[in-house]
Amino acid sequence: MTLTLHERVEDDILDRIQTGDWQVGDRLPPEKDLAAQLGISRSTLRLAFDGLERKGVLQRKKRAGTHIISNSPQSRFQMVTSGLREVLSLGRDTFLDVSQTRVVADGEIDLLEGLKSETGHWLEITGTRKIDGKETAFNWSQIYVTGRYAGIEPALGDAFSSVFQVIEKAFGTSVARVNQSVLAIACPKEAAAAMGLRQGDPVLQILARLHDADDRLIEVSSAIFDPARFQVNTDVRVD
Amino acid sequence: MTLTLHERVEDDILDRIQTGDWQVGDRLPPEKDLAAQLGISRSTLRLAFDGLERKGVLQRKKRAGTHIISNSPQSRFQMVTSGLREVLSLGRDTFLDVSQTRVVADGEIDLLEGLKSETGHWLEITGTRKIDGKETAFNWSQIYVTGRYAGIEPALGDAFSSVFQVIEKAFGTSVARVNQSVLAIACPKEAAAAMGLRQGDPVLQILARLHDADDRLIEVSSAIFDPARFQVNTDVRVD
DNA sequence: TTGCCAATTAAGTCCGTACTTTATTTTTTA
DNA sequence: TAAAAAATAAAGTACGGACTTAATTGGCAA
Repeated sequence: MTLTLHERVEDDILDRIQTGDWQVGDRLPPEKDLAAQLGISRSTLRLAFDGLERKGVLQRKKRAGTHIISNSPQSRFQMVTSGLREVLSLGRDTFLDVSQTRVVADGEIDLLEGLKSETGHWLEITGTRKIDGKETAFNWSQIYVTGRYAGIEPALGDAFSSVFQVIEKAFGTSVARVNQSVLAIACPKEAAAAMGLRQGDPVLQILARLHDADDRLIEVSSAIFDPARFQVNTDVRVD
Repeated sequence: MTLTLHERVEDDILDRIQTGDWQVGDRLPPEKDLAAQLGISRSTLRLAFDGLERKGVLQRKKRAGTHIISNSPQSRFQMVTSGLREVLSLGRDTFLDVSQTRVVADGEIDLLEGLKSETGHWLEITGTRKIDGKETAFNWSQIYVTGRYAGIEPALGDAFSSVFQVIEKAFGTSVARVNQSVLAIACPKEAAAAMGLRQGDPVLQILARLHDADDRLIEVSSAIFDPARFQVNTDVRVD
């Protein structure tokens, strides 16, 4: 259990932060200087910084320096998935059948409460998903795309499995962050009709917000699932 | 968008794997040799290996070498949480009120179908969770602890927020992997009574399995939540 | 055979140096 | 005064060498 030098340095730095010697928000001395102060090589200090950056304690930027952004190291939890589709709980071979698209304005839709599109309007896409071959849908979705990406509408005629993939293909924008909530609700009328359920049956609702690398909203979606044929499964490992 | 050397090396190695030049399962040449072959320094090769290891393509072990474990790099998704409590969707200040404990045998409980405890039996813990101050519970849980940890029973008298924390404290075992499923179900009778709901109301059920560092099962739990007062929220970032 | 011990090998750690990239900051120019 | 250009500083990339650690392999003894 003896720690390596860079691990001890990591602990040392963390200790100085937790004792208040260094404060959250502070900039650390330049790597060169700090390494000299600590009597270690810059490479070793960088290994320690790597660790603290992974744990969400430090943030590094060229020229701007290394800043303390938290005093509590987070043991990181990693989702074990093979991609965004799995994060969004989409099967491998499902396709979205679009039944309707229309343009809506800011404030018109409850789900978009408090959100603003740069253009003031959103493209609403309504559709269902079926398991390959089966007749009845297991999912009914409404997706709202910000005005910036409304140009994808013509591409929605082709087969595709998710709207963000169409956006990714057309604009080259990739998803960098996903926030999603899973709720149990009584099935609304329209979704019940599309999935062969009765209104009021318990169903899963997944609300998702997809953001790009600059944390700008790409799309907001509400997906309703037949619980008999669908469940959200996550596998998480401590880093 | 010009790539750095170690990124190009990363792509190069991945390419060789994907073209079948190197196969999944193969051992790569020693770092020293491969670096010489590629005409780069060992440090640079190690940076490339770091990347491929993070993406789940390579696995390194001292003395045993570097092995190819996958041909498809996974962009990794990281849950943005501050700890296991959040992964398990537990609030910060909730406590489990234990209403009953008993010992059950392998095969006796549907939820444990196909699972085996080393001792052949499990400790069943049934309880509810309340939001600080409120009267009615928002959660009704059943937790099954493997025989190995059944010794925690006396400690369940004290206030605690989750069973795994009691185990962690008593045995020093920490959770390394969590697998959980979220379902929408019609509320069962016993849970409905505990939470002030009606039988059949839509509720969220979270099934979780906690494993230790050796991937041995620690506990299995089923938690039922009142959807009006609870939803699962996850924030995920691409690594 | 079986079990232990020693040798070996391949990854891990650490050092020091040099050059590159990229945000800032400062200076110059219009 | 504002925009553009130059200087600068700090992290990023890359090299190469030396030593450490820990699995595995192989040899030797019981």
